[in-house]
Amino acid sequence: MQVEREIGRFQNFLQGQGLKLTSERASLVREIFATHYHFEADELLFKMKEKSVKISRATIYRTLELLVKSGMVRRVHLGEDHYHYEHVTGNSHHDHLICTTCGAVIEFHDPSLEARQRDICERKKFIPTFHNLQILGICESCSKKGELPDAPDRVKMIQLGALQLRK
Amino acid sequence: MQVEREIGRFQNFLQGQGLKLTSERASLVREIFATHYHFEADELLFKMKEKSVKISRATIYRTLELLVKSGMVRRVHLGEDHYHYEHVTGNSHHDHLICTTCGAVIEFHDPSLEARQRDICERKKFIPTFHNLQILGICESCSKKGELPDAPDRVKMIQLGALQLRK
DNA sequence: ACAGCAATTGAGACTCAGTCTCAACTAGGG
DNA sequence: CCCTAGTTGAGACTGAGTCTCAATTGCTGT
Repeated sequence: MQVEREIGRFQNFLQGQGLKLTSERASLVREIFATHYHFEADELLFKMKEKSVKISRATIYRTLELLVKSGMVRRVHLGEDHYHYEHVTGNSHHDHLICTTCGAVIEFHDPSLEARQRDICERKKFIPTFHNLQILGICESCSKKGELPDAPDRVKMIQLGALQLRK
Repeated sequence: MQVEREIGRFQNFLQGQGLKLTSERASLVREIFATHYHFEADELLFKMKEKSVKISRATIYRTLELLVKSGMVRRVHLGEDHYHYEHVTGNSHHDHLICTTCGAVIEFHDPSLEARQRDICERKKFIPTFHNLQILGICESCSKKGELPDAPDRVKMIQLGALQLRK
């Protein structure tokens, strides 16, 4: 199964750093790669609790950090004031169109856009290591419905009822 | 003086909304347009305290929100986990190169990049209202010094000693 | 100048994401 | 199977930002 391969990849990375693959780390990788594409840290905490896998918030954040370092997970801004994460399966870099009305996230990858960015950096003698482009707006189905955003630069807060987690 | 004109612009906006220009709002606009180009909300709180202009955090956030609505100030992500703001003088949209080593912010504007983005949106039938592009990396002077970033996707935390504000 | 009232303010409680600490608990090499 | 470095969870803590509410202030009409 795919997911087990990802666990192996993570273990390799950990071993290279003198770190250990624990059951908590393995179940997080399993969760992340089994379903979620984009997710938030607290969402993960919630899902794990749902499945009664005991794991603390601290461990989730710590593991996420390791996964980011290993390159298997990427941290992205999605037009909100906290981080989102996405797992990296192939190696396809991409950016996001985000609907400020329904929260939909549409991915795209455009090589000529990337090339242009490299040009700009070159002109400014800037060595790029990472970039992040979000285009906020209204997706096709919302615009058909005539929905309007609350604010052009913030995603409307409909969102999951995954609140009251801590306790 | 330039700044007074900005205060006038803000007042127009406020009146149009049935809102009032108070002394607090005026001094914030004065502060923002006199010096800062990019700034954080708490930095503003600090500067005002320094000048012994009495103004609460709540008012700062509220005014910032109004300024954003009026289009005179823009909220931007600068590769950190909280917002930054920048004032808008002309109407020049631009994006940012951010040095993850020294925190320098270099602005650029590239019409063909923007055009390309519009193309992409069109293809996806997405109506863009806003976008945000940050390219993180190493600026010329840091790369000359051979500085390396802590992480490619986060700005190093050297930053102002403007801490212990709250009491 | 003045009353009336909606808009505004500040203090501080609160929220929420994320970090830190530390004692108790593994994993796994020798 | 022992030892130890690495790991974990509970919960305290932080920092940015929001909310509430009583007290205050700036217009509008008089």
